Amino acid sequence: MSREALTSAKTVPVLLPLALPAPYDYLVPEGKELHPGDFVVVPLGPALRMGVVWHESSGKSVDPAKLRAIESHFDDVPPLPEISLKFCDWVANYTLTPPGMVLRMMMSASKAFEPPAIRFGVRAGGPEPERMTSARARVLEAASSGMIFKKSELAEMAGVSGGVIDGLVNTGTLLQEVLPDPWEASFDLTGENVELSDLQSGAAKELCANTENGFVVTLLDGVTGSGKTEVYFEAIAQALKTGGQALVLMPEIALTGQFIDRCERRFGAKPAEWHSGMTSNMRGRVWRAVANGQAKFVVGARSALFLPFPDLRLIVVDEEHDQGYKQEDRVTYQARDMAVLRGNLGKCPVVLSSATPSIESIVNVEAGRYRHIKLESRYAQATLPEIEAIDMRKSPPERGRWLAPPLVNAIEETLEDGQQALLFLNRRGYAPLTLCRNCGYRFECPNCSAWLVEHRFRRRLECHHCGTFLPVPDECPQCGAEDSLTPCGPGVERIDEEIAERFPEARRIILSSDQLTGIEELRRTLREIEAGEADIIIGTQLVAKGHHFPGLALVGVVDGDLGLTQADPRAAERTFQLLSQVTGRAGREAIKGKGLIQTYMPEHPVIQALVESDRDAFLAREIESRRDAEMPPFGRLASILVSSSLRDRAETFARDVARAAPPANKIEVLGPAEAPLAVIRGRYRYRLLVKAAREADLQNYIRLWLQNAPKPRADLRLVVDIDPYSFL
DNA sequence: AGCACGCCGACT
DNA sequence: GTCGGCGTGCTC
Repeated sequence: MSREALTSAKTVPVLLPLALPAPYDYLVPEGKELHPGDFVVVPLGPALRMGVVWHESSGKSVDPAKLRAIESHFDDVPPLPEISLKFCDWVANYTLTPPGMVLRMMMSASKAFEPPAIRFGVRAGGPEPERMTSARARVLEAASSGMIFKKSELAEMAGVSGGVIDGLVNTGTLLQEVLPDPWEASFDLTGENVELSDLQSGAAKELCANTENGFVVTLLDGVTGSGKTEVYFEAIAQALKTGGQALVLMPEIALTGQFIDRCERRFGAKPAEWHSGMTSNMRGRVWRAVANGQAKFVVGARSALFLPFPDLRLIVVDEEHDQGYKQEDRVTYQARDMAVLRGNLGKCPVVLSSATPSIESIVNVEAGRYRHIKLESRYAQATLPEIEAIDMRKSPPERGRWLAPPLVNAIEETLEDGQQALLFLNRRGYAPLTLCRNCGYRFECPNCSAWLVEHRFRRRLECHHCGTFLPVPDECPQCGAEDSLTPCGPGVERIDEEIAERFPEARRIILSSDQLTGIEELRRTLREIEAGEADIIIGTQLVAKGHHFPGLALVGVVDGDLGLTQADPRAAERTFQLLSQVTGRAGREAIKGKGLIQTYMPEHPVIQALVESDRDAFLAREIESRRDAEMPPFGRLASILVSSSLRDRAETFARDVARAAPPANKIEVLGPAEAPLAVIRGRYRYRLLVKAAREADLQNYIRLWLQNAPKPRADLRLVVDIDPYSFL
């Protein structure tokens, strides 16, 4: 191409899903029309890569000699909507990550860019097989509705193996047909089979009012069982009626299963599901269906927020206070906050739902930024559990035991009444520490500054931070003494052991991520519990969240103080939320529930608030102390974590970075200090904390600072976390 | 995020 | 003499 042609040729910015600071410019081939959002393939160095035509260029001019031409255009994939482009830029700016990394999240469904595979299902319709067996009869019975089923689904419904289905396909009895995707079914939006209490329908009316045209955030606040879900279902119905899309975010993928069933009962069809546990094929299909507007209703984990919705008209953030919304790896973001931002950009209403709202959301209500809808009473006269603290100083457990007599008695009574009890301990494994009685040796992780946790179930000592493990040894590795190793403190497995000794007749289930291989098994276990196939459930925080256990009458918190001892600005808030949630599991559907919390500090404000069911007093107190300390949401925080395989190198670099911090009004830099978990995976960690006034431009300050600070090279790493939630 | 370039240690 | 380890820098 001549020089003139080059300078006059048209270029467009293209953002690539890489850690580049800005989009690159590419030449548009003669006669080609490209628009922002179009997916294109461009040459980059030696390779071809997919990128997106961006809506604004980097502003920096490049040497025209460097320009290369766009290779091709994916015209069978819907372009990324304008709002997604803006959202990408906004999130990148807010979180101080390269925009390409945010784009990468938005494109994280590589199968969406390949032609979708056709999926086949089976339908009854052919002639009966010559040889009829009982298994075959069950299949035909299960398939009698004439609907198209997934082979595996039909096999499970009929209780047969896949082979039986294939056999019936061979005989021509079952016909193979293209399997429709869930979003091809239509939703029942008439609301005919919906029954709401007066309180609920009032709340639903209020929620749906003034949301037709625009951005408004509503905190939907009501105790467990007050029927928040039914209320926001009405807002979803409204959004779907207008032909738009609706998104419900859940803090954890384990929760989506039960929730999707519930959606199906309400709307007569399943929403599309989105989370990291799905197959890449399914992710591709959902991504496409969202992009072309076919999927109207999506339920997903935090990453669903980055799907390319062309017409999103409602976002619901369920359990908005949950820590699961904070992503800590790669791009660090708070999905609840980004949902509010997405709502603002897309001019659509956002509903934050919780029984124990975050301090942030409550403060936003008080400041008039969010609307507040409070559902006061429990649906259908179900009563809130009565909560008591067990003072472990006054009624301690026997030696070598962890459950205090009042809790043991309560469990006994519950079992006698034929009801379920739940014991909650947020600690996996058997014992958090193993030591030698003879020489005092403690088993520590060789790569992390943490103890090894004994997992008796798997017969090994494990590090919960890096995953290393070793078999439980017979003798002390330091002094060689035999039978001297002693487990210290309880984990859920040890509580299970105690329960087995005390109540040998009771059927027990441990609910902890160690016992489960995947979300399918978790869902099955939850269904077993629901069906009353267990008397005592012993669980980690998996049990605290959103599961409906209809037969549960007693919740015992084994260690109520566990979360309170951490040096974390949100420790009190978090503990209050977790313990309210888990005790709130007790007593639904006409069973009077009871919560017992074992504690060494029954006078602590968090425990007091729980016992007196006085959430508002706790919130008021907590908000006041945050205000005094200028902690979030009254001030802003950012954390800068420096790490290296060498302690001195990490420390020196952290100091050098700190020294480069420019002075600024209303922004101070604290540290560096050694992180509470000083070593993880063999890397030494130092933390700087940036504390800013609410009105200060925290991101810009850090951007300028790091531009002029020494750069992390060799094995040094520097990670910025805006609005951090973890301080380990 | 890839990938090539380049500079230092142990092999044929 | 070269093979290959990883630290550094570039990609429109």
